[in-house]
Amino acid sequence: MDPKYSAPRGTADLTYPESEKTRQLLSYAREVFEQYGYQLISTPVLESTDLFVRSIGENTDIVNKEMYTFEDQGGQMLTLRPEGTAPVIRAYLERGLQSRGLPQKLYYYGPMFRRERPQAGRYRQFSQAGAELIGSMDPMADTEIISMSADLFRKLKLKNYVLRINSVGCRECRKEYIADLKAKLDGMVPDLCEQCRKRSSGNPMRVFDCKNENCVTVLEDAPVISAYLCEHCIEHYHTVLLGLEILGIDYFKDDRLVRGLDYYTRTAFEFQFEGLGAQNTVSAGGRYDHLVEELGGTPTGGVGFSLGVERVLLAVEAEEAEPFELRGVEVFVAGIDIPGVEILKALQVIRDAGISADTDLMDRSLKAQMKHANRVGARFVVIAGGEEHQRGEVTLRDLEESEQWTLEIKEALSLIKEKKERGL
RNA sequence: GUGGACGUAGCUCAGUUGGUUAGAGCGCCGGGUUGUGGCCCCGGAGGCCGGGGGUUCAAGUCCCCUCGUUCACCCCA
Repeated sequence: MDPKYSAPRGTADLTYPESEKTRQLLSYAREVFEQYGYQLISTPVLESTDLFVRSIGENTDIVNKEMYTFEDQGGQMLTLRPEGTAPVIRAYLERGLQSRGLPQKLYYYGPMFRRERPQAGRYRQFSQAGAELIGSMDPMADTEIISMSADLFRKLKLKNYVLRINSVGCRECRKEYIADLKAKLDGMVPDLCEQCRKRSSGNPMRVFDCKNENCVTVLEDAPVISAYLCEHCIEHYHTVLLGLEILGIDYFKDDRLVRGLDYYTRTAFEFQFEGLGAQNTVSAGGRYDHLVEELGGTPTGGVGFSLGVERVLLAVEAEEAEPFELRGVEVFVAGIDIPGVEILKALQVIRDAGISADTDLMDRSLKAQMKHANRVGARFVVIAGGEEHQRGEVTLRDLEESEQWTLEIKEALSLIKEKKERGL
């Protein structure tokens, strides 16, 4: 098989049942967001390139090598959004949402794009659902943001995850830390991998992301941000953690957790799952107290997170959680020696009664129609035609229980409804 | 961008030291009941063996290139 056209690398076609699972996952996510009082915001898939350069950071991998950027016919530099926070903040500022009162609680979902080599749990086009809480400096806001992921995972019956959390400090306390870290790293240069040498000058905290065994060992001696946190940051962090404890959310304090985007301050967190392969972070986020300002607004704090839809689905698969309901049509109408218009009428009556109905459009034998009904997952078959039709009746067959009745269609409908209601 | 693995029917895969018309299971279509599914039986459709080049009397099988998939690194959801 060699199709003429294929989907671009790292993109996918979602077909049933994955398409349906995705839809249900998003509906669970929406439930959670709305329970917390968040409102949907929808922003363009395209943004001007410098929005991302400015917010994510010039020397991050996302900006350096992963963005789908192009110049349009009018000479504008545009980028397919690689993440969701910056666009939401841009919209917040552009639409003057602060005038509706603070905090603004917004959620979003949709496709994101990063040009990386695909692997398990990583695609060039992927979906994220996320939320932003803009305007609050309260540690309870951080806790709330974290708690939404935990709630969603509970709805999805997921258990095998760990919440890793850290405080990366504010501008003030980070200053001193970075200076010390840099000094320490300079002394370690011969022992570090090439990548870490680069990082130590550009973005020193990211050395803690290194998986190189040697670096990990050497870095055990490196200073850690927690020792440098200022009073305010410590108090904030403790209050966030206290909130998690009160909500019964287990966490693991990880001194070395660093996020890849430059805009994070104070709280940073990740939910990691088992059994997903190398890409095991399913949901992540943190506080960004300078981002609004950075993008041209007045100083305004914020917290947010986003979760990878495909990764959540992988986790559901790995845990065999089965939180989704996959069902077919309720009634299949099979016809024998009966004009198509009669079938149409029957279908309409059934559908008007609020019951989903399908029929054979392939001119098949009754046997083949029954087989098809079974395959599409129909619980009931209404057989229309033949002698019953002369008497104004149909045969209703319950495929699950293998019993059938001959009766008027109205009676058939009430029988179906009755069985549905009683959960039979 | 780097490295490994793999590319044979819609799907999962067999194809012996290269040897004549390329197979199985599942799925699909039809039949076994001139009006009845799921199990069983029978039949059928469906493959330029990813593409190109080379070695050979002979290539799905060996070599090279290329495209694609996949896993991992980097990084991230």
